[in-house]
Amino acid sequence: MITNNSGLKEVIASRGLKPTAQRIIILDHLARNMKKHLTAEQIHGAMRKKTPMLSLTTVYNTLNSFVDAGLVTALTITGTEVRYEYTTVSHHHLLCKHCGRIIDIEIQCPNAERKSINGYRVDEVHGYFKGVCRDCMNKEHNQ
Amino acid sequence: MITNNSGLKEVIASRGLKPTAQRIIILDHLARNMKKHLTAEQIHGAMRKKTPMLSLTTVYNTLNSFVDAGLVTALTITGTEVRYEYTTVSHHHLLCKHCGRIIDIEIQCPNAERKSINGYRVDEVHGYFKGVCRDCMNKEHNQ
DNA sequence: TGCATGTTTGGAATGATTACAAACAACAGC
DNA sequence: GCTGTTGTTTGTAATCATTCCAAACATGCA
Ligand SMILES: [Mn+2]
Ligand SMILES: [Mn+2]
Ligand SMILES: [Zn+2]
Ligand SMILES: [Zn+2]
Repeated sequence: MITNNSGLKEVIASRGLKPTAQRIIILDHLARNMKKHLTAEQIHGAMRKKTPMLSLTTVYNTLNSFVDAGLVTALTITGTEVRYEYTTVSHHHLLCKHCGRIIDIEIQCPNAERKSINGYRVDEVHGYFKGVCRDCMNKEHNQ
Repeated sequence: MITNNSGLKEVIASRGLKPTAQRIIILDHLARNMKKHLTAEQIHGAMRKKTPMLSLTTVYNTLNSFVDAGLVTALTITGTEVRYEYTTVSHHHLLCKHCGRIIDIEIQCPNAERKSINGYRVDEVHGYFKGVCRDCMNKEHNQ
């Protein structure tokens, strides 16, 4: 498990944000969990061990800054809380109605790269499915 | 403007729900606004004129029942509140970041009808874009 | 050293939604 | 017509994610 913090500071600065200690550790945590889709609360909770003084408000501030700067994507799939991930490459997701996880879906989509539709300007493309993941289907089956 | 309430009572009953007065007027309102995507608050506000005693809680209860019964679709696009529409035919949307409207997008999508993906069971397909609608682009242009 | 600017912090406020318990309505059996 | 049962409606209180706010901090620069 190699700590690859190098570059995070530069990544943050490159978007015109000050690379503060808080922003670095939050982006580091997101970078170490690239395939997960974390809530602000989860990020704050994971941080409490190493940095107990980090406030939840700062986590929210930081995530909002990252999203505005185009570093992080915010997903509003569940309707109850925002999930964040360290990428801005558009891709699809599946929300499992059993375990609540959000899972990346590798799928071709002819609309994923569109910049306009019917004369509307398109800035973001979001595609997701709601259903049941494989793990949960197996659990159901074996019970 | 013809009042076409006929059938709503039957539609509600056909899903195993009692066709109460409240449920009928709420579904009627949704049916009259087929292309809009309303919040519970908007529905409640529109109702206040004719039915001032209808409670916001009942609007929520009713909408949740309709969604569970497969009569109504809930959209969690903005992240701040749920939008409801009287259809369950899967289609795409555009959220205008200027005026906040959600607009139906007629577009072909090869994934819109999928029932499974990578071994996952798929129950719902959601696709939407964030951008700027034509009205708002014109306003920007003319200012 | 002192100032200006941007960031962090905790606590209070906000706002959408749900929980809850009491009042109601519809209906079947007596 | 009463009575019990069941599901619905209602108002109020509670919940929970997120934002607001003002004070404390940090950083870099005159
Ligand atoms: Mn993802
Ligand atoms: Mn629609
Ligand atoms: Zn699952
Ligand atoms: Zn618009």
